[in-house]
Amino acid sequence: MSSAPSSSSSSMVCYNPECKELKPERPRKGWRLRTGELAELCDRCGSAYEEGRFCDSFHLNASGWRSCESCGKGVHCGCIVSSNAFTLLDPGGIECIACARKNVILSSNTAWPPSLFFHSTLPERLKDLSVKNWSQLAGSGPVPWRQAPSLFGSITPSEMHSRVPYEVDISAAINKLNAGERIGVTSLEKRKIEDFSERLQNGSLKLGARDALENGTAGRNCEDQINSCLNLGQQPSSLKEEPSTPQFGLSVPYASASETNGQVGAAGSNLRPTPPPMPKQFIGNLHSGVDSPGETQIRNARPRADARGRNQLLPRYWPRFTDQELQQISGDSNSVITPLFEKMLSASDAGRIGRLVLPKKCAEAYFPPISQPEGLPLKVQDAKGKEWIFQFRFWPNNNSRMYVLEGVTPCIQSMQLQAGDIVTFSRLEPEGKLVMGFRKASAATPSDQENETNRNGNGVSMQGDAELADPSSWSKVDKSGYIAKEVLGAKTLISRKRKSSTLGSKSKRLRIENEDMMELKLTWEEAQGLLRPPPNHVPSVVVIEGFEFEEYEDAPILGKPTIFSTDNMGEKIQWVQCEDCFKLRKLPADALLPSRWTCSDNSWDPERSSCSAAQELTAEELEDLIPQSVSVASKKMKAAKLDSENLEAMEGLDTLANLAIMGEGESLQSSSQATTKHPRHRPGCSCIVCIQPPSGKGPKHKQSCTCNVCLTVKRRFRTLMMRREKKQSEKEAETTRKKQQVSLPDKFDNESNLTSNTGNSPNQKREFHDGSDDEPSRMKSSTSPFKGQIDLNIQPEREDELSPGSDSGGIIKFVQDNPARYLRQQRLSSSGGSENSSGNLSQRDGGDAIGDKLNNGINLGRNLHDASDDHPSSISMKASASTTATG
DNA sequence: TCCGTGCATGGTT
DNA sequence: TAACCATGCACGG
Repeated sequence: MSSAPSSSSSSMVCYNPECKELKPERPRKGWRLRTGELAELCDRCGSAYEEGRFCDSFHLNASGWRSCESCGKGVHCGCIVSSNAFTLLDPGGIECIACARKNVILSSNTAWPPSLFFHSTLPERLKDLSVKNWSQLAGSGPVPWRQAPSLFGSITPSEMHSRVPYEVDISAAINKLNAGERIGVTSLEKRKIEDFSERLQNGSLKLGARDALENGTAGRNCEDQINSCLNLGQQPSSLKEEPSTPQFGLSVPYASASETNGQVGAAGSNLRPTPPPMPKQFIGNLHSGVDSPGETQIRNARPRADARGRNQLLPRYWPRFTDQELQQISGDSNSVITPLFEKMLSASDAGRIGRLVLPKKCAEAYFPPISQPEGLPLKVQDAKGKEWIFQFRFWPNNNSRMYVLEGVTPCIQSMQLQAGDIVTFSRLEPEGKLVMGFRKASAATPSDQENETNRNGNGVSMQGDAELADPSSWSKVDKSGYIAKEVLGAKTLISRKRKSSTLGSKSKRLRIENEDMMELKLTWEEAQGLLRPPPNHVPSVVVIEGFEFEEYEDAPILGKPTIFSTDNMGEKIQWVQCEDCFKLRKLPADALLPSRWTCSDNSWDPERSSCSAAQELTAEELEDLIPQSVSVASKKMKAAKLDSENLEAMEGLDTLANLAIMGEGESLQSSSQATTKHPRHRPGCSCIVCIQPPSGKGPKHKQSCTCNVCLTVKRRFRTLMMRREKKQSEKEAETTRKKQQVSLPDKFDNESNLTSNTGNSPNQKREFHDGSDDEPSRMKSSTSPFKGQIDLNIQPEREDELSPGSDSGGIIKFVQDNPARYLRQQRLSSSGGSENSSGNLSQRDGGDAIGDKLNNGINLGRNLHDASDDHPSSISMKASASTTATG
C-alpha cells in the first residue's frame, strides 16, 4: 500500500498498487481510506473488492494472513482492505465476520462482561459465552471497536466501510489528527452517505434486514430497529434496513429526529463530537432485565432497556465523548472504548449521601442485571485508572425501580465533581472494565448547547479536550476561577435548570452561580437596547402587547448605546459618549458604533475627534435630550430577523441573548416579570430573546472568540472574579469594623439606612435580588454593612450601575433617576474640567457613573471593576442595598 | 444528635 | 397519563 497514490480521487490510475490500470470514468469504489475517501479502483479490482476476494487476488503473498478459528477460512488481517472482515477473539486468534456474526446470534443476550462484577455472579456457562461474545462485539485488542457493529449485519467488504461517525476508531482518529487530516465530519458524512447511497443503488450493499429475521429480532424489535436505523443515523450502514431510504439520518449523525419527544430532532444539523451511544456491545450487555430471554438487542441504536421496546435512552443520557475523551480513557493501551451513557449530576448525586441515581434505562441497559434490591458491587475505574467499587442497586419505586450507585462520594470527591457536572460511563475493552469519566459543567452539556462552534471540524470539543487532558485543571481553581471560566457555559446550566429544576437549590455551587449571574444579567430589554438597525435599513415598527418593536429584515447591529435626537436643522442625529472623557459627541443617526467608542473614533467630526475638544452639547440641550432618550429607551425594544451572513452581529446577539436568557432564567421575580411581558410567546416573534434557540441550542461563541461581545463579557467576568475576592475581604473587614464600632451613635445608623433607602428607589429596576433567597446570610450581612459609619463614597444611584440588570439602559436610568446630577456632571465635563478637578469624591464618582452608564451595558464588568477598585466599600453597600431592596 | 438507609412524594417529561 | 427521577423524610442504629 505504500506505493498507493496519495489521493485516491486525484490519481488517474487504479488505487490498487498492484494494478496499473487506468481508472474508468466512473471508478469503482473500494475500501475506506484513512482520509475518509474511498479507494477508487478499476473495474477489475473493484469487482474483486466487492466480491470479497481482493486480498485473495492481490495480497496472497503478503504477510498477515490468519485463519478463522471457526471455519478456517483465511483472512488477511494485516490489511486495510480486510480490516473489518474479522474480529479478534479473547483467547487469541481471529474469527471471520461471518462466523462471528453467527456466534453473536446464537448467544446474543448474554454478554455482560463478568469482569465488571466485583464478584462475578454469572454462571460459568454464561460467562464463557459472554466473554467470547463480548470480545467479539467489542472488538478486542488492536481492532478498533468500530468493527463490532459490523457484526450486526451481513457483512460485505463494501458495507463494512460505510461507517458512521460515532464509530470512533481511536487510532485512526489520532492518526488523522496527527497528520492534520481533520476532515470535517459533515463532508465526511456526506461522502459516506453518497457512498452508501451509491452502493445501495448498485446493489453492492447488502442490508441487514435478513439478519434481523435470522437472529430472531424480527417482529417487535424490527420496528425499533428500523426506526432507529432510519432516524437516528447512528448506526453503521450495515445495520440499515431500509434500502429505499439511503439518507437514513446520517445527515444528522448525532441528533435523533426520532426521539419520541422530538427534542433532539430540533438539534438539526449540529454535530457532536462523538456520536450517540451506539453501544456496539449493545447486543451483549443489554441484560435481559424484564426482557424475555433469548431476545436480542441487535441493531438497536440505543438501548432498549425493557420489554416494552419503545423505550429508548433519553438523549440527555447519550454519551458525548470526544475522541480525546475516548483516548484519555483508553490511555496508551490498545483498549477500545464503548461510550455508554452520561449523566449530569444532580445535587443529590453530588451530595454527601453518596448515591448516584442512575437513569433507569441506562442502568438496565448497561449495568449487570440485578434482581435483588441489594444489587451488586460494581467495579468502576476512573479516568486515571483508579478503581472504585460501587454498590449498584435499586429500590422499588412506583411499581418500577430506581437504580442507584452507592458509595460514589469518594469517587466524586476525587474527581471534584459537583452538581451540574457530568459523569460519563463507558466500557473498556477487551478488559470489560466499566470506566467512569467526567466532564465539568463548562465543557459539558453539548446536549444542551448543541454547540458546534465549540468544536473543530472533527466535532471534537476543544474545551473538553483541555479538561480531559488535565482533569484537575478545573478543580484546581477556586470557585471564582471556575465560574469565570465557566461563564459562557453558564447559560447552559441555567437553561437546564429552568427546564427541569433538576439541579438542587441546595447546591452551594449553584448558589454561587446564581450570584454571579445576578451580576451578569442583562435583561432582554437591555440586550435589545443594544441593537441598531443595519445600515441603510429602516426598521418596521410593530406593536406587540403595548411595546414597540423595531423589526429588521437584516441582522441588527450591536452597538454602543446612544441617544437619538434631532438637530436644529431637523436632521436625525445621535449622541454618543466617549468612553475616555465622557463627553457627548454628535454623530449622524446612521453611524454604527463599536461597543467601545472614544473621541478618537469620531471620524464624522474631526474637530471633536479628541478628548480635549469641548463638548458640543450645552447643558440646556442636554436637558432637552434626556427626557427624550429616557422615553425612547424605556419603551423601545428591538426585534430582528437575523441574517445569518452577519456573523458578528449574530455572535453578539447570541451572547446577548444568552445573557438575557440567563437573566430571565434566574427566575428572579423581576426577571420573570420581564419574561411575562416579553412577547416571546408570540409565534414568529423575532426579537433577540425569541431568536435565541432555547436551552442553549444554536451557535455559540467559541472560547477563543474575540468579538466585541465576547471580549466584553470576558472582561466582565474577570471583574466579577476580582469583585468577589474583594467582597470576601471586605466582608471580613466589615465584620472586624462592626465589632469595633458597635458603640457608635444611632444617627449614623440612621444615616446609613437613609442612604440605603435612597438607593432603593422604587423606580429602579431590581434585578439583583434573586440570590437573596439563596443566601440569606449574605443578605443579612449586607443589610447595613456600614452601620455606624458614614461612607462618603456611597452613591445610592450607583447602585443601579452596579445592578447588572440595570446597566443597559445605563445612562438612561441614571439620568432618569438623577437628571440633575447627570447634568451637573456634563457641565463639568464640557467645561473641560477633569472629573477629579472638583476634588469631590462624590462628583468624581458620579462622573464615573456616567461613564459607566453610557457604556454599553455589557461593558459593565470593566466599569464595575474600575469602580470597585476605586471604592470598594461602596460596591458592597450597593450590592447590599440592592439585595435588601428586594429581599 | 447525627448519619445512613429505604421509601414516598411530587415535579417533569 | 404514565414513567422517570430528584429529593424529602421517616426511621433506626
